[in-house]
Amino acid sequence: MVVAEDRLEGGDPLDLDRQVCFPLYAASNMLNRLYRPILGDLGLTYPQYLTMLVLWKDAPQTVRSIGDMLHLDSGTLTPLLKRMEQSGLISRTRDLDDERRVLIDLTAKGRELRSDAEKVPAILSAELGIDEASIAHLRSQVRDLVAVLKAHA
Amino acid sequence: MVVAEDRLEGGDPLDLDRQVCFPLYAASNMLNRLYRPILGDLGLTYPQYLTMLVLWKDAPQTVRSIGDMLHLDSGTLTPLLKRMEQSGLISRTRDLDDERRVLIDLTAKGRELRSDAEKVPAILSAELGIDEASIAHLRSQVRDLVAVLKAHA
DNA sequence: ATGGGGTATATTGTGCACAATCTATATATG
DNA sequence: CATATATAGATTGTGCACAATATACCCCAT
Repeated sequence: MVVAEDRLEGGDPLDLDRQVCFPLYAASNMLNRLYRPILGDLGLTYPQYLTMLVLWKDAPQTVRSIGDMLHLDSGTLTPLLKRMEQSGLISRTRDLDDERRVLIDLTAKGRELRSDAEKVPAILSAELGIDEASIAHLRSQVRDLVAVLKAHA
Repeated sequence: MVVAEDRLEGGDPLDLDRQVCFPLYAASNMLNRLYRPILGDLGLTYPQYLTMLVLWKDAPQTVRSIGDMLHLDSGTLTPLLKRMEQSGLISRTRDLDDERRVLIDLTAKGRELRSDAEKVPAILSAELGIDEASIAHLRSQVRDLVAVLKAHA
């Protein structure tokens, strides 16, 4: 669907509706708001949920490898992981083979949380009522943008 | 472009690559990182830049109307606007007709900044090297999602 | 006019997100 | 072996983003 503002008809380049970045920024905030109550029931924030997704796929992992997956640095992850350690979902231990590294592993409680978390995507798509096809399409669009952005990082 | 993970072949629903929200979250962070040095030259952060876009289009405005445009609440905007007042770009004055309201207006310095800001979109698209057509396509995709999200806010 | 209900903004507290900087450790190179 | 260089995390400081709450104010119906 292409609306008037999308056409290159010499409008104001600073019009909010002509920015790519703004809808992306707004959508990211709105999704976060939508996730918040659902994840709150599990005792997680959205970045913490993403961290759990990474760990459920493969654990233990270093702080660095988690950051590579999520495109986050240690300044963000260190305090986040300490909070998750406090809430008993993960453990943080120095790697004895390379003492610069900290290994993040799941606790029993962290592993158990997975069965509850598996319901989250379904709850969300039900709440939004978007069909799976348009979700897949949007996802590949945004993923292409991420690929371009990654190249210019 | 549809890749393997997009097909509904019964994979793990918690796989990071199957989430819509994650690429969106990552793209939003990455765009913010990309904007930061460019806007830093103008003395702005990204949300402050968005606020200026709103004000350049129409000023003065209330905190509320700015928040409606950007989907942000007063808890976010109040301190942000105070910082912008400190840096001399805007003024904050109680509306005498309705003392609940605060009117945000541009200062001369704020209006002058516009000519520099007009270069920002060109700098950015040059830096990314994405053609205008795919940007327009992506924009309408994300905007559709925002419309859906807005309906469920 | 007055009291009740809704509105506009501010405040407080928590949790990201990132740049800049620091410390400790590992590894390569002479 | 010694030292230079690079790497892994942690720390500090700034600025969002939001929920929950507080405060002041407008307006309407009695």
